Amino acid sequence: MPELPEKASAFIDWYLAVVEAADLTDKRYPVKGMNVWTPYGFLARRRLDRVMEEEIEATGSRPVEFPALIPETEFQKEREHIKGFDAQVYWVTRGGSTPLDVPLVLRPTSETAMYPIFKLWIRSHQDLPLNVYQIVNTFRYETKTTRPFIRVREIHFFEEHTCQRDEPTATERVQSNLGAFSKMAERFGLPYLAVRRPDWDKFPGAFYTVALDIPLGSARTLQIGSIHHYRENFSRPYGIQYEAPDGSAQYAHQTTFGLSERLLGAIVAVHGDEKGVAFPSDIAPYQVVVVPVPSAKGADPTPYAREAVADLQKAGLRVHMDERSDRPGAKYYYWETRGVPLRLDVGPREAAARQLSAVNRLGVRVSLPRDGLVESVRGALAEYDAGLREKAQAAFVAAFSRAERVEELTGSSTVRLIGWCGSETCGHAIEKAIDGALLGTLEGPPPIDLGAPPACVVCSAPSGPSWAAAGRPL
RNA sequence: GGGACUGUGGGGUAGCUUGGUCCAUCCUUCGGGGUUCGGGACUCCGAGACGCCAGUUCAAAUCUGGCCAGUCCCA
Repeated sequence: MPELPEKASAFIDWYLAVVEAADLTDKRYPVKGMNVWTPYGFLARRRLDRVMEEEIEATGSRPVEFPALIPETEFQKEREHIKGFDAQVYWVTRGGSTPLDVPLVLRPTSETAMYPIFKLWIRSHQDLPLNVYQIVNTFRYETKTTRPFIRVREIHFFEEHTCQRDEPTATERVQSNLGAFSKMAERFGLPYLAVRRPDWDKFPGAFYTVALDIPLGSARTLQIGSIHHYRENFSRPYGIQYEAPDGSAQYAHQTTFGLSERLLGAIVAVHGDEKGVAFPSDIAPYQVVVVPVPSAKGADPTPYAREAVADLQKAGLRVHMDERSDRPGAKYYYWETRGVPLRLDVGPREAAARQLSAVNRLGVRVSLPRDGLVESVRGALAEYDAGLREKAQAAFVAAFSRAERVEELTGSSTVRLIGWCGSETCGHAIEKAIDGALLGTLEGPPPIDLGAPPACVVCSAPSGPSWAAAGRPL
C-alpha cells in the first residue's frame, strides 16, 4: 500500500487518496460527478441516514417521498428559484422517441415537486405545522470539478420541508433544526459553524439562509448543510394557504433543512489522518474488527475469538472478524485505513488469559477481560468517540482567528472572525481580500472567546451584534 | 461560459518529442501452491493495459479530428 499524501500540505490529494484507499466509493463510473457506492461506503452512508432520520423524527418530522421528475410548468413558478437553478438542471425531454409536451426537470431539490401537493394537503390551521422530510437522490449539473461526496452531480440528499403558521413559528422551526443538527453533529463528532449567509449568497428564493460550515484548515471551509426560512416566497406562487382560526386566509411560512453525503466527506476530512479514515463509532460500518493471531506454537485462537464475536454481535454491536490468510500486521493497516474504531487482537496469549487486546483507531491500547466483554467494548468505544471529538474540537478552535483590518485577510491561513457593518460593498471588499467568501454572521457564540464584535474591518462603521466569518469555501 | 493540459493492467507509472526496437517497463494489486503469522512476510507459478470512434501511413501507445472522462487557470 503506497503512502498517503500529506494531509496538511496536499489536502485534496490526501482526501482523494483516502477515499480510494478506504474503499468508500468507486469513482470510475463513466459519468462525471456520479460515483458508485461500494458496500463499505454504503454501510457508512446508511449509518449517516439513520442518524439524520432519528434526530429529525425526534423533532416531529415524518418521512415522505416525492417523485424525481418535475413538470417544467411547476418548476417555473418561483422566479428567483429558477434563476438560481436553471443552469444546473437536467431535463427529460422525450418519452421513448416522442418529445414530451411538457418537459420534465430531474429534481435539483424538491421545493417545486412538493409545494403543489402541499397546497392540496393544507387547508386549515389544524393542518399545521406540516413537517416532512425525505432522503432521496437529486441531480445538479455541476460544471466545476467534481469530488467524491463533496461535489457531485447525483446528490444523496436529506431535505426537510415545513409549513408553519407565521414568521415567528417558522423562525422557531429554524431553531429546532439547529438543535437537531447539533445532536447529529455530536454523533458525527463534527464541530461546526452556523452562519447566516449574506443576502447575495442565500438560497435562491429564500428570505434568509443559515449555513452549516466546517473549517478544513488553511482558511478553507466546507458547507455541509443549510437551513432556510422562505417566509411566503414559495407559498404565494404555489398557493399554500390555510384558513386561520379567525376565518381569514393566510399564506404558510415555510422552512427547509438540507444535508447530504458531504457529511461523509466532512467526517473523512476532519477525523482522517496519515493512516486513513477514522469513523466515529455511530457511523462506522464495523465498530469492532477482530483479528485472530494464529501461531504454530500455541493453540489456534480462532474458536475463542469467534465466541467473543458472537457475544458482541448478540449485543447489537457491528463486529467483523477478519479471517483472511494475510498476516496480522497487514490486517492492522487495512482496517486502520478504513477507519474502524476498535480492533481486538486475539492470539494464544489472550485465549490462555481469557482476555482480548484492544487498540482503538487513535492508537490507545488496553487489555479487556473476556468476562463482561460487551460492556468493556462499549466503554472503549465511548472513550474513543470522546477522544475523536476532543481532537476535532482542538483542530476546530485552531482553524479560526480574529482580524482587525481587511488587509489581514489576504493570504490568511485561518478562517477569520471579523466585524462587518452588513453592507454589500464592504462584504465584497472582504471577499476580495480573502480571495474567498464572506461566510456570513454567526448564529450563536463564536468558536473562540472574543467578546463583542468590533467595527467593520472595511469601513469602521459599527458592526451588527454578531461576528462575521470569512474563509475560502472548497 | 472562455482557455490550457492529460488519458497505458484493479491502483500508480516508463515509453510519446523524432511512428517501426513494444505480442509495452517497473512498483503495487489479484489468483494458486508451500513455509509463515503479536505492525505492511518470503518463495515458486500464474493473471492483468495503450479511453472510444474515425482518419493519415507499408506501419500508430506515439501523428490528426470528433466524442467521453479527468485536471488546472480565468469569468
